[in-house]
Amino acid sequence: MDIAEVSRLSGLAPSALRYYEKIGLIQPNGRKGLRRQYAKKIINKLNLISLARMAGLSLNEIMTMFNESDELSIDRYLLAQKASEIDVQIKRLQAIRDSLNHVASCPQSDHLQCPSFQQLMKSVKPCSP
Amino acid sequence: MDIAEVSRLSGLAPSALRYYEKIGLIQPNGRKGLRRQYAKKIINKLNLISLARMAGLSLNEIMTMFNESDELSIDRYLLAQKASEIDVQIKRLQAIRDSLNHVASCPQSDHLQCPSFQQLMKSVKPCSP
DNA sequence: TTACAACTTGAAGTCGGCTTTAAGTCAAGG
DNA sequence: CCTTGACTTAAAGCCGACTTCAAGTTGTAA
Repeated sequence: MDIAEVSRLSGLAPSALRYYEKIGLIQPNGRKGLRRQYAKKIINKLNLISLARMAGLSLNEIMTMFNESDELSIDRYLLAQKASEIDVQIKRLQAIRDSLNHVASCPQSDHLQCPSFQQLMKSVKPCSP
Repeated sequence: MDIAEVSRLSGLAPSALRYYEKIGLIQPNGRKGLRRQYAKKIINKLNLISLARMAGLSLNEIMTMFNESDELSIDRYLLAQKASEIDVQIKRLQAIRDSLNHVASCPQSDHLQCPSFQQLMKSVKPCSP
């Protein structure tokens, strides 16, 4: 497969694929002339990368997930830890959503003083953006 | 209150407060000499700003939430819409978390092919990072 | 009065994750 | 064989939200 095909199948721009290669995250199988040729299994790897990106992992973190043979050599503990971080994030988002709904429905301009709002803010504050 | 006090109470760096002022998001009450002096209610505004930031709103979006008197002049529809966007985000995060847990617990290297994983990936794909 | 910590400014720098640009190369169809 | 569109490169640019820097000013305690 050439880069356009990989781009189409993975949903990642060719420039992103070249970027991933530059930082050592992926490797083409070889070249035909100058052109990169990829094995099909790269798609799986890219899907996994996308998943990890969406989970909030940085590309550097993601690099530690694969060994030289492109197999997952995951620190499963790290992954489980990430999963629970996401759980925390979910709870924060729920609190934020509730706060937004409160602000949206409370007609007072001083709802900032409203006990329930204050409570929500507290549950949200601990982590910064 | 001077800027250090506001920083302490709001959890925002002085440089961030100056930045917010530069883009027109906040205003000090006045100056003592060169130094900014803030009214206490700025803390409420800053808390609200932090909340909105955590909810994923940009500073530009946040600016539209206040009128000239620093009162919330919210497009409540916009807020409710944001709240439901967050709901979507929560559902995505739940799917991502489930995917991570799957990857972390599935010992096969080809779990990428595993139907349940494929299913999770699908539910996660629609939105890009 | 003097020292000095804490403020002030505008401009430039940082971060990650790409995208864009400009200039060049080349595989493959006609 | 020639064209051409898809690739190639290195380097620069972009985004938002700040932070850092260098140089200057000033409120306040001693």
